[in-house]
Amino acid sequence: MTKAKASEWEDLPLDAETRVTSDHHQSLRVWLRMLACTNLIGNHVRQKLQAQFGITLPRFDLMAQLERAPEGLKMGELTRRLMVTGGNVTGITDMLEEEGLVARGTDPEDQRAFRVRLTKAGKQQFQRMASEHERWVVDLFDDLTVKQKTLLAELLTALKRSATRHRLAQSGPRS
Amino acid sequence: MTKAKASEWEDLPLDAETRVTSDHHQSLRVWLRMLACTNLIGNHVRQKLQAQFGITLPRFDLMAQLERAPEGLKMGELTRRLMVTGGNVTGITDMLEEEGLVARGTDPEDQRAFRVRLTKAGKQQFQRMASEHERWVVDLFDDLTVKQKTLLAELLTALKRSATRHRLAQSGPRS
DNA sequence: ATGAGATCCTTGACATCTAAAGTAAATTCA
DNA sequence: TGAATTTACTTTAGATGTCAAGGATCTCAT
Repeated sequence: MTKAKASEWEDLPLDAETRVTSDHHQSLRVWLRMLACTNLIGNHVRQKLQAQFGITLPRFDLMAQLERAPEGLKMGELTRRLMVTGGNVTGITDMLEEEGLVARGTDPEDQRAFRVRLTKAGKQQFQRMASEHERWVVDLFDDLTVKQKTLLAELLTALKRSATRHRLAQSGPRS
Repeated sequence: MTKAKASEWEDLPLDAETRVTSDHHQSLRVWLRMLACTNLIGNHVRQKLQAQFGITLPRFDLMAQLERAPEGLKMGELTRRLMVTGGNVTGITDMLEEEGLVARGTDPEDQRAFRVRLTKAGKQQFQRMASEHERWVVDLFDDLTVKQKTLLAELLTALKRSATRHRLAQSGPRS
């Protein structure tokens, strides 16, 4: 037994998806399989970020959004891009602001809104983390060929469009 | 403006993935796209479960695991299958036990372990939810053909294998 | 202008979630 | 055997997440 233990579950690939058998329908099976992949990769990245940079994944994600918006983003923009609720973005932004990595500035066109942007320290910290982060992801995808990844990206695009359309179709036409 | 608002972000498909442009590498792009899909579908299902059955997604997921294990599951099994930490499973099981939906029984072969199983009320409740849940997922995947879903499932299987292998390759060989 | 309604953000209550430390039972091995 | 280690689970502290309510500002039709 030379195996090391870095977390409580990572040493066994047995998960929800693995148990799904043929008595389930196709869409549900695909969904569970995707969820398993997402958890697998997300947990790995989260643990790496914590171990190597002492930062949490949500904070990294928020900084990643700001990094491509030099003029800053409004809280609402962050809410939409991170796909989390507004109260959550408020909390994470508070934390990052205390750490001096982001700053809230006033929006010249809307007194209600803030303009959140990376500070100089935030930019530096993110630069240090970004390439490592990408390397971890690349490594996890390593066994897939370029063609497979292209195909996967296309299918996910189709899935996103399908899911978005059905969500809007349900909540949209109301009155 | 006839658009209704059922949550803070669902009315705009703009998200993290949408912003990714060609200056990023392929694996990272695929990963962000998959994350967007997962969030989209997961949020939808969570809100539906809450609205129609007053239950949270983590509790539903735990019950779903137990439903296919009539003789019950140990806490550690649930931890692995749900891909969350043990402390989390303890908390969710506590809640479900208070609600009378699951029960902790002793494991005859191991005095440290529990055997968690659905109660009769838990089985009934889950039956009521399961088919609805599957229908929501099927609807979100509706625009994909059978062939597309098959292909997606295969690619995700390959991805899971790749990610698992790399995770083990990193944490495994440590003296 | 002005008031109703929409939008932007925060707050508060609560449910997850992780990571790490703690307890108790099982296993290993000298 | 019996001490050291491992395993199974819980507990704690802290971060993240939803949801709903509330305050401030903006929009727009009147």
